Order: sequence, then C-alpha cells, then structure tokens
Amino acid sequence: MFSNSTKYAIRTIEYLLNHHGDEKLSVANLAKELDIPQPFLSKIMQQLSKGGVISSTKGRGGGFYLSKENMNRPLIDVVICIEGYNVFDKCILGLKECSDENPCLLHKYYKVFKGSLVKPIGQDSIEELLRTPSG
Amino acid sequence: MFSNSTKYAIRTIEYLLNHHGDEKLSVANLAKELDIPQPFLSKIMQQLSKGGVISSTKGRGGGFYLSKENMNRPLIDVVICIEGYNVFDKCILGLKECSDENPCLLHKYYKVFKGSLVKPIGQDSIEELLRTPSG
DNA sequence: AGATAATAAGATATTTTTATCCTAATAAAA
DNA sequence: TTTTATTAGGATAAAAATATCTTATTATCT
Repeated sequence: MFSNSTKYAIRTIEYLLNHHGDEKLSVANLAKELDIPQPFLSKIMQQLSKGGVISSTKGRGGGFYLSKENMNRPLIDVVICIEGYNVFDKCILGLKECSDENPCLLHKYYKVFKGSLVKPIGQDSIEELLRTPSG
Repeated sequence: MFSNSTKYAIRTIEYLLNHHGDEKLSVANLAKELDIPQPFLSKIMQQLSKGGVISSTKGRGGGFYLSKENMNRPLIDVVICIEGYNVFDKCILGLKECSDENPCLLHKYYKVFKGSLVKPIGQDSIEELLRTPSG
C-alpha cells in the first residue's frame, strides 16, 4: 500500500507532533529514535520540507518541527508529497477504468476501506488525526 | 498494496475463470486480452503454475486453465504465491509490533479494511469470490 | 570573526521489481 | 515422423525504490 518512504514519513511526523514543544529535532536524533536509516530519512525530510508539510531551521540548535500551518494540513498531503499522487485514487487491481458503474473485482471491498481510512486521512488535519490516541 | 505482479495475477485468474469451458488459453492470448506485457505475464503464470494455483498443459492446443482444485483455493493463495507472504499480515506503517493492544496510528482503520476485504479473500474460494458479479 | 552543529543537496551504490529475450521440452496434429 | 504451437526455464536488461556518502550552505554560539 504505502512505500517505505511514506511509512517512514508518517511515523516521523507522528513522532514530531508528539514531541512538539521540545527543541527541534535533528535527523540523527529522529533516525535513531524511530530506527530508520539516517541518510534515507534525511532525503525524505528534505522532500517533506520542500513540499511544505514540515518545517526546518538550519544551523546550531536547528532541526525539524511542525508549524501551526503544517499541523493543519490533512495527512494525505504527506502521502501525496512522497508518492506524487493520492495512492487511493487508483484502482486496487490497477484498472484504468474502475468505478461504481464499472467496478473491478475488489472494488466494493476497497470502497469500504476508503470510507474508513482514506476519508479521515483526507479530511482531518495532521494534528487531529495523530494527536488522538489510536486503537 | 499489491505489486503489479499480483494485480496481473488476480486479473488473469478472473479472466481464466470467466472463460472456463472454452479451450485452454495461451499466454499470448491472455496478455493481449488483458493488456499485460506478454513475457512478464509468462513469468507470473509459471510461478502460479508451480505454486499449484493454476494448471497448464504443454504442446499444441495447450494453455492455462483452472482445475476444480484450483478453483477451491482461497484467493489469498494467489497473493501468497506471488508475494511470498500474506501482505495483510503486516502493519500498514511497517511496525514490527502492531496489535490491538499496541496499535500503530492507522491500526483501527486498517482493521476495518481487513475485516471487509481480507476476510473474504482469505476464506472464500476463487470460484465463489470471482464468479459473483462485483459491485 | 571563527568554530560548531545542523540542514540542503547532489552524486552514487545497492536491491527489488518489472520486463524482455532466447532456447529447451512437450504434446498434438498433419 | 515431422511440423507446429505451446509451456518451461534460464539468462539478461531496464527501471524504480531504497540506501549511502560526500560536500555545500546556513545559523547560532563563543
């Protein structure tokens, strides 16, 4: 479903949010805490930063963090920033045409999934979604 | 979610099932009908055949088809045959530990999905699942 | 101003997935 | 028995994803 890059991105943003208020966090720090290869996470963070999904400051005491604006964006923006598109817009079996009228085999099942996962991801802000304890 | 290989496999098996009773179908034929690169589909069919998910006969008039046994296997076997494991057993965010007690961020959403898609895929036979018109 | 600690960015390497090609083996038909 | 149409299988190629390394740039502290 998600690429490793996207998985890492989501997990890192969650961590960033839950450790907000502390000083900004360096890639080295994040990579260690989240058990992600450091240089790879560095690449991902650059991409997220360029896409405006996270913020950063350079220099001593710098690092990555989430601004108020960052927190107000829907989580799906993170996915789009990494993957380049909304992965959930595509047919689960890769058909070019797949809709309620012209469904693939698994369309009806996948639709339930979209209703339950993709909707909150697409609508709710990062803060709303990630701050609530999951279960 | 699924790799291209798996998507192709599922679509081809669906086609095979719906054209059962006709003569066996060649890779060339299937690739053309389903718009899949022929040599790539060939590889996939070999793998499925070796895994016992589909059947084949060589020589003139030969081709691929589904035996009664093939039809009675759950669709998840196709996924396992291609991917090497059940992709749905893994955490959507790639956590090593992810359960109801110790859930990742998206665990509760993903769980709904599993209930709706993975359950039928894992339990129902290929014939039951694919023969029914979807929607 | 200089040293330091951090991100930014580009070049490169590795691995996996996807795709292609070619030859061998097989089975049926002529 | 020869030809033909097919799968089987191995060798290889191309592309994408994943991972690493190195250097440049920047901001803060001393």
